[in-house]
Amino acid sequence: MSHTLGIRQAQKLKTRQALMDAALRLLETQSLSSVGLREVTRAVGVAPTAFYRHFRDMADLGVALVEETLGSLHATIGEALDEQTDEDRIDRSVELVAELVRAFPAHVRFVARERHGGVAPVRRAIGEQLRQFGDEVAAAFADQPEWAGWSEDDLRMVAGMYVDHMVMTASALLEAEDAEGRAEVSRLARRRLRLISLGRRHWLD
Amino acid sequence: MSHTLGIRQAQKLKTRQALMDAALRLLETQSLSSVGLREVTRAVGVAPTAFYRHFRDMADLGVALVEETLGSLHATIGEALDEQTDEDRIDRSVELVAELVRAFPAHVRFVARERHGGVAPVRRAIGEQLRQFGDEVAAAFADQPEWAGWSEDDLRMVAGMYVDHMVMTASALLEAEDAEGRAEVSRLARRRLRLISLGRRHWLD
DNA sequence: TGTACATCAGTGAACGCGCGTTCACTGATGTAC
DNA sequence: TGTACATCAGTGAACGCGCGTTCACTGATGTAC
Repeated sequence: MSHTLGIRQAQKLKTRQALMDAALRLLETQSLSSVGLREVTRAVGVAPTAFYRHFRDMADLGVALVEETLGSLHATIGEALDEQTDEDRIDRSVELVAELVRAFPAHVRFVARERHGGVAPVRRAIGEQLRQFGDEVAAAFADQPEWAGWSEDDLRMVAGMYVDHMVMTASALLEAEDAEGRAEVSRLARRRLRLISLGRRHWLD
Repeated sequence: MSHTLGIRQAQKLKTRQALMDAALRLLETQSLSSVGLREVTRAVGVAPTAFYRHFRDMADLGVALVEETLGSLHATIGEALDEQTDEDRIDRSVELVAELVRAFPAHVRFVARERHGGVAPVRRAIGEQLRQFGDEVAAAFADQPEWAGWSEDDLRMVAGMYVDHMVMTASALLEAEDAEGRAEVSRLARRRLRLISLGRRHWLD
């Protein structure tokens, strides 16, 4: 017996997703605090009041967008860290970020914009996700022999640097004007990570 | 013969500054794109139409705020770089950022928020200032013997890392809840800079 | 110093507009028997 | 399978409100002589 959603529930989810997609499109050129509920429902083609069947307000929708953008990324992170050498880990990480930006530019732009934006619940949701990424990277490091002798605190510091650099890279990739610009950003990101990698290899000297 | 501003021009400047100050206060809890011109003039106590004597629109006022926040910082940067050892440069830089955040929290929050915000002219103005900071740091490095043998490109990369880390530190200081939290952020920032410093010392190995 | 005119920062009324939210509703879908 | 009732996603009218912008204005300040 397969678990099929009822017609009603399926339709509701479809409308909800349409609202989120429409908001995301509007958010490419504005920030969340200036996008209106009526603007979103108009773009979808439903009555303004339908909005309330799905979200309490725009901040609520924003938090859902954060989850949609970053929630599925936790698995992806482990992938990059599985590589065997620093060089490979760096290349793979930057590739993953570039791929993410290529596939979901509007999602990434939204997160970059609202990370320090004017809507507190959304800011908090993004901060929480990034903090969790940091934890996951630190935990992955802790299992590897090359990090033997590192304090928990120092591990977390370096993990945080990696996460922050990935976010910066994503944001820089969005700002790049063309394919050439994006290649340059990727190249720069790899060199920065290489410098960090050099530093951490001499950290315990 | 001292150059005194006429009464009229002095009063105009005073109103202009009052508008900028009021906007800054409103911007602590919202982003620029959601602060209205009427809201700002109401806070100052002038008619909404007076706004147009000073700024074309809120984006125009935002650009003026960017200049006010970052324009005077170019001199300060050189100061930190004048220190003789890496350790001293790191301590001095982090102190300067902490002092900036302490003295002008609203200005710093505004720049952090609008750096990737929804108002394009303001975003561009901030990006331009940060790019210039990077240039200045790179130029200061180029004069010092310890950077002998570095390519222009690599100098710019490291300079950019320093600038980005300073911006991240400022933003993290704002998010810290109390004096203890801020001390922890400063400590973390110094360790990160030390790691970068370690990396750059082995870059040419 | 005094006078006559020009400038222009700030005013206040008026405008049309889109906003978020409320409410009672409709009609397709779901459920119990 | 058929019927009778319950649920609830989406509707559409209505509301009060604050917005950005226009316009002709006022009166203090500035300037020319």
